[in-house]
Amino acid sequence: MAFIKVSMDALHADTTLSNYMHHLAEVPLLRQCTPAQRQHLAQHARLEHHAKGKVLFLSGDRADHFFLVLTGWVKLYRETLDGMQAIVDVLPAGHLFGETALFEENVFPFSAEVIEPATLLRLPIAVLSDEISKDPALALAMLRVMVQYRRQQDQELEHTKLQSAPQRIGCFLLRLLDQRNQGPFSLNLPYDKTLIASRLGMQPETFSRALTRLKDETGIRISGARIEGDAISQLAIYACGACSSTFPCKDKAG
Amino acid sequence: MAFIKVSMDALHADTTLSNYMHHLAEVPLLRQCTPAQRQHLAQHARLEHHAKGKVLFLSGDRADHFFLVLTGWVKLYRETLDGMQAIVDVLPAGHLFGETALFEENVFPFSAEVIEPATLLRLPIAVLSDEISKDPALALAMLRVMVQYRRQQDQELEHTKLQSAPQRIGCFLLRLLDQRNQGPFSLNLPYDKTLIASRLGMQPETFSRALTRLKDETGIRISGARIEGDAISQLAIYACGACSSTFPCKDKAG
DNA sequence: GCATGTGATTGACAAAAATCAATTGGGAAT
DNA sequence: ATTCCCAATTGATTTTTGTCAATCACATGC
Repeated sequence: MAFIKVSMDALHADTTLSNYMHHLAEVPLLRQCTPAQRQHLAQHARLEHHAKGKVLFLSGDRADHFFLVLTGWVKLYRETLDGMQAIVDVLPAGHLFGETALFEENVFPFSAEVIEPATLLRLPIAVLSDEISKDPALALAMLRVMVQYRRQQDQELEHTKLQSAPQRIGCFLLRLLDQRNQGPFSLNLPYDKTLIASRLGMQPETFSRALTRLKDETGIRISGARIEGDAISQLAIYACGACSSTFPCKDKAG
Repeated sequence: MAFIKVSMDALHADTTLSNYMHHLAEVPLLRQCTPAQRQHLAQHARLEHHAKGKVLFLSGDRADHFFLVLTGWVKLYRETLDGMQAIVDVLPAGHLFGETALFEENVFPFSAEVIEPATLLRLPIAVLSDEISKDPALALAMLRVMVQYRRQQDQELEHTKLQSAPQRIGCFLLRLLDQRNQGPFSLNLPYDKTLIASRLGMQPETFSRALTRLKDETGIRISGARIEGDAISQLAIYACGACSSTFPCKDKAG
């Protein structure tokens, strides 16, 4: 069974890269680049497909490259001395990771693992470094992304301090939805419940029970990874009271 | 009684500003500026003294200025719909705040209040904005500060998820100390216990009991706001096991 | 079809923290 | 000194979450 995974890990031919060029324009950080800059970055990019479970790098590894998620999901995590795992972030398509190593002695400050089959773009950090110091506009774009990320972290910290477990799940679901829609909704949890639990800072058992309680209190319907409801406001009323942001909030899951 | 506080709020003459010029060189963000740039910033700066309790601005206020803490402590916080308060950060001397409004539609994303009598430097955001777009090196310096801040946030998120209440207090104390020293230590809590509790995401009662437990388990001595112990390692062994950073860690309190 | 492994759920219990209530203690104002 | 106020502590209790163990559900390979 292992050899099947190995074949998934193989690099595809670079000829498929052009299929993904347009993705570069959709990444917040790179949107502000000129087409020429993007072209330059793309010349040094490598496209990779990875199966679930693939460890991309470990905390402390030398960081020569950073990554861009094109499809699938990747988790960033750190491990404590007594063996616990802290999820730093869970990234969907369009997100960048590993780029902060630029400013941290070229060492990754966390480990990264593919959690749903993923297509990644791997780019040399040196190229980004070059472009940034050449172009102040890119540096400003990067600053903007950092500030936004920082705000999201603030928010998350607030959530773990002030929201109950069912509220945190409700908030998580809301961020998976387009909150501008008012009516009925339906979604699939994007990755394992165990991992969502860990992401939200709770045990799988607590997650399971909290989800049941969220169902009872808001009237949403659950079957496996599928979740449906009649109105987004059901969730918002329940979850957003313990949050300092106003609904609809702009944060995305995560 | 009110008029006494009012007198504390008064602006001092700008002539005292030169006394604080050397502080500018000690702020991570500004250290990388040229002396000329710092001089330019300083020309637009105003020095302010504020008493405990002074609210500097509220979340959503228009942000024309940012601040630099020269002495004292300032807390940044947000309030939820159901009336709870989330501490975003607590800042000692040398820290900058409000500068991220630069990238967020010039509105403060949190409120700020002086919690220990403070000397502040107030600077127009426009000046910083100018300098940054003129000088890529300053943008890079700011990026560096942002990345560092982001790391600290990651850390804090991890702590609230994985550490027990007594461990979080132990970690907090460690970050108040110079961890390079090995021997006996002694410190005063820098602000109210109630606020430290809130900062660490727990109730005042929990803080009080957790501090007692920390004392019992590590042998530190407590009288009021004064805390002493025979070896920093007492604390490190107890608190740092549930953390992914290695001791001594570089993070400072906050 | 069946065995197998993993993720998910459920129950019983323990631990941690929040909550409610009462009291203590120390500084500031008078 | 005395009063007042507020931070801090302590006790009793409830709520929440974690832990341990058993079971269930479901996809996969054989």
